[in-house]
Amino acid sequence: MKTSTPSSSIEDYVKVIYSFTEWQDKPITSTRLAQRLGVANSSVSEMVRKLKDQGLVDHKPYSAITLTGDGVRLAVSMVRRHRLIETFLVQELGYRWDEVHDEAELLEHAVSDTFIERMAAKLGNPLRDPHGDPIPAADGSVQVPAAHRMNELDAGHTGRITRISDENPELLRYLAAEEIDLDAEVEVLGRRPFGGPLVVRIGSGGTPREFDLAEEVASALWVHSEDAHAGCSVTGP
Amino acid sequence: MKTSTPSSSIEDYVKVIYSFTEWQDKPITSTRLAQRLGVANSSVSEMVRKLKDQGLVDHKPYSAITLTGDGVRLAVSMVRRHRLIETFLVQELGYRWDEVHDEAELLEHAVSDTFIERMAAKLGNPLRDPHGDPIPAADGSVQVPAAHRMNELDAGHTGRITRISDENPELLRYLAAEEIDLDAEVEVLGRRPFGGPLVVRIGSGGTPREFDLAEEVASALWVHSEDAHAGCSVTGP
DNA sequence: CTTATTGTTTCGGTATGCCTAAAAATTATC
DNA sequence: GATAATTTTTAGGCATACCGAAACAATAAG
Ligand SMILES: [Mn+2]
Ligand SMILES: [Mn+2]
Ligand SMILES: [Mn+2]
Ligand SMILES: [Mn+2]
Repeated sequence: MKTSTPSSSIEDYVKVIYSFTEWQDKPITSTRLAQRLGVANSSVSEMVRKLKDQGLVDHKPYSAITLTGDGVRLAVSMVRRHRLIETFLVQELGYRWDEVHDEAELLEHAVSDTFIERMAAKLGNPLRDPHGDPIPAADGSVQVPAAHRMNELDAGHTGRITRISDENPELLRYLAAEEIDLDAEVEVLGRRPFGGPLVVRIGSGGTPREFDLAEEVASALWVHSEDAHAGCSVTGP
Repeated sequence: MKTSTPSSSIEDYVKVIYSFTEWQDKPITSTRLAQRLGVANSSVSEMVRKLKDQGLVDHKPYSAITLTGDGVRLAVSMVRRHRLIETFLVQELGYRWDEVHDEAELLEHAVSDTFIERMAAKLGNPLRDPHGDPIPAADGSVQVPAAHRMNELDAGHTGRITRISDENPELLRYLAAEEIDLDAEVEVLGRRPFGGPLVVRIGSGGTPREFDLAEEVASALWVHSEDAHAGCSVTGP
């Protein structure tokens, strides 16, 4: 069973399932999906059945939910839309990086393929969005940079910030105020005693400064280490 | 009874009611509204009741439908959205004027006020859209140029094209191919015998050329005459 | 003025997508 | 291995927005 054009709800479900496994690989469950989407568990159960009928997910009752090939294709195209729109809002309309997510969440369902491709062309086919998330190419291929959460790094580790989780707008505003941005050089100095905040040196542009980062902040920052062999994994098309 | 944020359907209903009386003043009936919206008459009856409950229209069963003050305000803001989006698509993303309507029809419901105002600023607060339709200001005031349909003009009349109906995309493509554009100077030469096509001289940019225009074409072109007293009517805020 | 014709509304029904509460399956604890 | 806790699904409902068919009003025609 398939539908000509998926509804915006279906697009969001598939996108959230995909995004969940993008920076880690625990498979997604009904409850987590419900949390991410802000709906009741029962709504997810019903919707997952519909997604299965349409061939977008594989699902056995009471187990995890995974995307089919068609599901991945749809999800990747939605992720491309979302991130291109975010980039466009920042670059062309002067949005701040903490303002773009909600707008993109709606626009991604409303614009045509033509709109997306003209926008991409105008932006010069960017490879990442304002938060460092990779923008899938039009053919569906994705380049995910190899990166680790800053809070998981040992003292002495150096690298560059390659991604900043866009889940919490307040955190983004805090980082902007502190001028912590993508591509800033980072050195992990250590931890305050008794599992205290992470101490790091960050030099974005000017002189490097030291920061005591709370766990929530450090875990939102993804660092790409600079050793020669750290590449990036390419998926698809 | 009122709703916090009107649904896209309600926005479209109100916008169509408003637009119907923008270039002429027959009041709109259920059937015509249904035709414009592409829905069944029965759907309009139900929806008009809802619009009335929300204080957006006045309506006595079996008679015409008119907007209340609130209805006009909502409609004008939707018209502003629609036309700014059309203008943006043409100016910033290289759309042709026959491609913008459908895209704007969806986007107008999806973008935020912030988006609209940043777009307007970037475009320099334009006063008309790619088809010459006036763009209401943010405060709700509208400047409608005084204009007449070309097919209603007598021989000898001169003026400039100030508006081109965007209802028929094919007609827009035809006009673009013939390089008939907004602001072109026009002189009505007369009619072919027995109620035949209208003969006009149009000079858009280069040398004036003569055209035999079918009724459908001539009635889609609105001409602003150049005599001193022709102004424009301002409505609102 | 009475009967057609046309326009409009009401009625019953469908498709989405969400909810709460109850039932069922799974997993954890004893 | 049996019971308790948690997760997931099912059941019954609600809101929105549409439809076709039937009922009802308002005109038009005879
Ligand atoms: Mn979305
Ligand atoms: Mn992002
Ligand atoms: Mn619309
Ligand atoms: Mn227009």
